[in-house]
Amino acid sequence: MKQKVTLKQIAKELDVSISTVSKALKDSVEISLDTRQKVKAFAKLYNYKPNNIALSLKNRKTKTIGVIIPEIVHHFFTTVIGGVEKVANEKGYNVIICSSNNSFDKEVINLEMLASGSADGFILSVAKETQQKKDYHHIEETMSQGMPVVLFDRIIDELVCDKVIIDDGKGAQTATNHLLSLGCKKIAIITTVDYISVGKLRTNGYLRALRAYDITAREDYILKIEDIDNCESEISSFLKDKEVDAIFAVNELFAVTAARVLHEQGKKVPDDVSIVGFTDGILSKHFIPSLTTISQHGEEMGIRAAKLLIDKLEGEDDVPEEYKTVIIDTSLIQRQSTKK
Amino acid sequence: MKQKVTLKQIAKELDVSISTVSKALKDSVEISLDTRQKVKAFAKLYNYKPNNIALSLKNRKTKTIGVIIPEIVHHFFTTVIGGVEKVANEKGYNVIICSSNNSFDKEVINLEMLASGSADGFILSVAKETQQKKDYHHIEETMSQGMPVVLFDRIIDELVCDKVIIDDGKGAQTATNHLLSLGCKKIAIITTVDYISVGKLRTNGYLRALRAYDITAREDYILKIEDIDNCESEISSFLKDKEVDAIFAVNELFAVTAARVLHEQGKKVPDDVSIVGFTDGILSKHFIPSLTTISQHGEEMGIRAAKLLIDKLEGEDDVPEEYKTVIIDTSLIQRQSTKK
DNA sequence: TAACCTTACGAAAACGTTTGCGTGTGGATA
DNA sequence: TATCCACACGCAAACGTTTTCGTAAGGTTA
Repeated sequence: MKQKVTLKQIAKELDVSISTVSKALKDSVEISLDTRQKVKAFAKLYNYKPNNIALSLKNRKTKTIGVIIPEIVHHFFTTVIGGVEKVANEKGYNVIICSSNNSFDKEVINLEMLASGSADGFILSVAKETQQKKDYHHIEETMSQGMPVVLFDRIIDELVCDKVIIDDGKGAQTATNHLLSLGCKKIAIITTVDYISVGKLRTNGYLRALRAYDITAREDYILKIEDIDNCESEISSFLKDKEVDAIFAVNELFAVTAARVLHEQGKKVPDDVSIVGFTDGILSKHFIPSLTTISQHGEEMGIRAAKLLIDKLEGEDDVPEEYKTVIIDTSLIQRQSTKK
Repeated sequence: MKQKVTLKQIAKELDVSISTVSKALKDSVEISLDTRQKVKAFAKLYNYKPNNIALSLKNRKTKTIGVIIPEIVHHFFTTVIGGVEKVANEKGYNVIICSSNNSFDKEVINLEMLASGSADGFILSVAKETQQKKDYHHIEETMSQGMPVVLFDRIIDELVCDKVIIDDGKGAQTATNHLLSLGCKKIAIITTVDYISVGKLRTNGYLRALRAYDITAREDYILKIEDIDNCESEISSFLKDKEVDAIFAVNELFAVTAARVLHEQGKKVPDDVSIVGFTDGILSKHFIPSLTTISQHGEEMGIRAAKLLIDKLEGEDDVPEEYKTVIIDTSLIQRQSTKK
């Protein structure tokens, strides 16, 4: 088991100084051609690779981006990561991914861990618990220490930093409008509780769309789900004997669960009830019927977020701080769950 | 913007030496109670956090685990990561995740990057391209430098290291047996090309199960798919006018695509054709009908892999090398896509 | 031959820690 | 008063780099 070879070892072996080796490897003119070649040959032979840790310490930057997301087993977030990785790799950055598991404490721990030397900046979507507690001191602190943060999707309005979001309200409005334009009149919404920012925004979009069509929203057409894992029973009783002709679900799971419930209740999608979901994931694409949905373009979000972050990271320190909020356009993907 | 505070700054501010500060923060008896309290108060005030990079350099270990997977947008792999994170966090390890995107080159780059100081050991599932090329020098090199590697799922038999796998053959056999026990006689398999190790193993399991039932396998009941993204057309023509009464698909995507194709061809699942898939992902659970499938217990795999790795990492250096292969039991999850 | 200039290399500091050991100060002991 | 011993702290090395600056050797010039 040969250990990793260091400059020091090469120097000793070749009977020159460490600095000579370092310079030779960098093709410095300070070093004679002869020595340079000798050193490089030796380094190659022993497969020398500079130690990243030492470089990070010296340069005071790590060339890594920290990504913290609420859930790792989640299609949308992984597509975002895909986008981040794409540009990070192009620009020579490494990506560290941590999941907060929607726990405030774990988010804090992860952020502090990465902030103490492991990453130069962060791309993050906050945990559910954090949105509930409204405690953002860890993020503020990270920023105040000079580490740029880009928030995406589940953002925090109060925080002054770069953000990448979709227009959730507009997306929901588009979805609802689509249903309205198909002639649906009794449109229910299955959404989350209000403290989830994106849920609330989508609910508002739904309401706006109805208003624009002069339809009064009905309280009993709105279902706010707290416990996502047990949504099926809630949706089932919600839909029981209800004469809706369309459902707008703010995420994929709610959409397919609604479809399943309708199926069990003997109703056909889209003939009896049309469904529009949110997020273009695996489920929407492969479900039968495939689901009409609003695509959030996760990869694009990741790309934009990474670009914003790297710009900040590589920008001059003396330019005045300026923060952008990028809004990614959503798009309606029409499939089989809404009738033509 | 207050920069990160270091021992040096605290020392200067308090007019003591760096070592005094360091020791005081560690509650060393060498330092007077008075000084200790003063230092700790100051450190707390300025929110001092030791710099991980410096610690890594000094201790020559990073307390991070590198995970390299073929695809990040993939339910099974993310569940494995979930498991890894679970035990890593318990044991105070950080997790760095990189995806190779199934590219050999990117796998090499990522591994070398992480190996040069960013991680102490690796958990990895090799890229498709790597399996094809059979070039494992990067992994061998990493191990020869003293960094432990745990392979999972898509492993490499030739490599001597810890491994965590499922018994793909046995799982496939179980799946096929289930179909046979339901009375199915004409069982097709939709699988991958042979160089994907798990695909081949599952195909073999299917063949074994048939043999045990004295059923001769038919070439025209075996579909090997090369281009996963366009599997629908292949499956469609494969199933066209074929009188099968059951399908065993080696992954979720093939299973639901088969279901979709059958649906379009006017056949009912499970009444006309039963389907068993492999991997218990989102799709299987929520599809209508929900899919009977073989669960790989991804999280459990991640847990075991992480434990193996951390054992190696924290074990004595002088114990003789000994490598384990953990085989996770698969289980059959019966749902609606196979008739009772 | 003295002064100077290249050439080719080495010494050392710096990044932020930890830790073994050396040492000055003061009080207690003889 | 001389000796000794805790006590409380500082020094310096080490981890692996990069880079600035210093310098010895040898050659060139006047």
